[in-house]
Amino acid sequence: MKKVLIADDEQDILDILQFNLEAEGYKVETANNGVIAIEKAKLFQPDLIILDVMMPGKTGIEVCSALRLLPSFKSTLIIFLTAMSDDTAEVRGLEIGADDYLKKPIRTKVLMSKVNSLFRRFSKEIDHNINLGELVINRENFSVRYKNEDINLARKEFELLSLLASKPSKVFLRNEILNQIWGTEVIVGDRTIDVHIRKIRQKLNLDCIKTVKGVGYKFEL
Amino acid sequence: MKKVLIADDEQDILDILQFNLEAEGYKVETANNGVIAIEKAKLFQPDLIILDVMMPGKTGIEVCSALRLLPSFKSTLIIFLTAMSDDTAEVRGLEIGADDYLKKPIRTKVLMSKVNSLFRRFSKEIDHNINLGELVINRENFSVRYKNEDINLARKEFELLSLLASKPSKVFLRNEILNQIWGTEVIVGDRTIDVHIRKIRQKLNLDCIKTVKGVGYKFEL
DNA sequence: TAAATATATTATCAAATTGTTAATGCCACT
DNA sequence: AGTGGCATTAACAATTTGATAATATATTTA
Repeated sequence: MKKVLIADDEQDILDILQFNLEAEGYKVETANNGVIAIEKAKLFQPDLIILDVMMPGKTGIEVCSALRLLPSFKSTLIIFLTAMSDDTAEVRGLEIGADDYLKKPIRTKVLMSKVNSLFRRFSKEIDHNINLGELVINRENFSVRYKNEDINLARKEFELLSLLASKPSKVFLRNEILNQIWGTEVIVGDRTIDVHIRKIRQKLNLDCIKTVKGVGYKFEL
Repeated sequence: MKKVLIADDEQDILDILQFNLEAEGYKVETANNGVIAIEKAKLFQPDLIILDVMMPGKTGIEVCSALRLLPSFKSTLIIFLTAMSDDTAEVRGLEIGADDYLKKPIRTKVLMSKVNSLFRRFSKEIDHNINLGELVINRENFSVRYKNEDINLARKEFELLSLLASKPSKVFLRNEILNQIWGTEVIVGDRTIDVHIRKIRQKLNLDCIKTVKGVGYKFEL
């Protein structure tokens, strides 16, 4: 189920959007100012954030640029709600990296179709990102970042890590790993997995892959 | 049958929710304040807890964080009922690890669909877990926790414990155990089981495996 | 109560499993 | 042809494990 965070200072708008989004099967959180929006975003890790530009305290634009600094929000979808006339907002929003705009007053149907189509368009990317606090794995770029540093993993290493990290603390049996990464056709030696695990542990320099002897490996922070 | 605990200080709400949940086939217990909620939760070991945030004495949030400290409530589903406007409650709830929210006034249908979908989503996890008060056995993670401490069991030990614990107070014959864990092909000596039992008892440091002389073993807390 | 039976405990050893390092072959790119 | 990175493997080290034998203790039976 996709998660959406809405931030707006008008309760009416929050209610209407929440109602409609939940009716479409999204999980919704709301915030009525920018500070709460940031807090909730960190906790809730939404797939989409709908931000009113004009909010007391922190504007939507400030919220957006604050979030974009965090690795886990690099690829979160963001939609701005702007007053009809406000052009500067649009320009600045673009610079920061908004994914879409909506001018008030909001036509619910328009919003819903934008939301749905954004998810349709980007659902692959969203599904392919794994976000674990300081560790961010991006399947599109084949990139791994830990504490804001890029870690260079070879292909098999990357596949292995992202398999394990896709379900933290689930133990993957050696066979499961072989099937997922090497397929059923290819047959590789006994020590192959270990060697890759070793390299990941070395490069990440972080004790996140635990051995479960006689069973397999699991990812745990 | 899934078990639900509802805590709210308004009797009306308790009645309505209980009626509806029971109609859907859930087993329901109620509590009209936070202290009772915690007591009942320990006894009843519900799969889902619905907590009103505003209760005299202990708030729902306090109840939640108190319970989350106990190992057997680490993965219990928790839904908060909040007043329409209360944002701080939401943020704090998220931090503590609520699974969903509901704003008052409650629409019964909305609640019921949330409850059902939560169970659909998490039923696998619930099934993978054996939850016995302070002892939690997770088959997916191959992990055993007792009093919030991870206990490291070897493979055979783990299999043996989770076999016995899967049906508390059922007596497993020695033959039954051999068949389940070693299979019918392998033949092992007479004392093998005892030695494994010994190791489990030692590592767990808890008298939960009883010997039934001349018959077998059983798990009992 | 003594003998018979069943289980507990301990230490020991072989087998199984995983970790580590370096070497090999492969491929892409120059 | 030469270089460098990658996947794999071989060879060996280190570790964990499971099973058993030997012995002690407990429980039942005669």
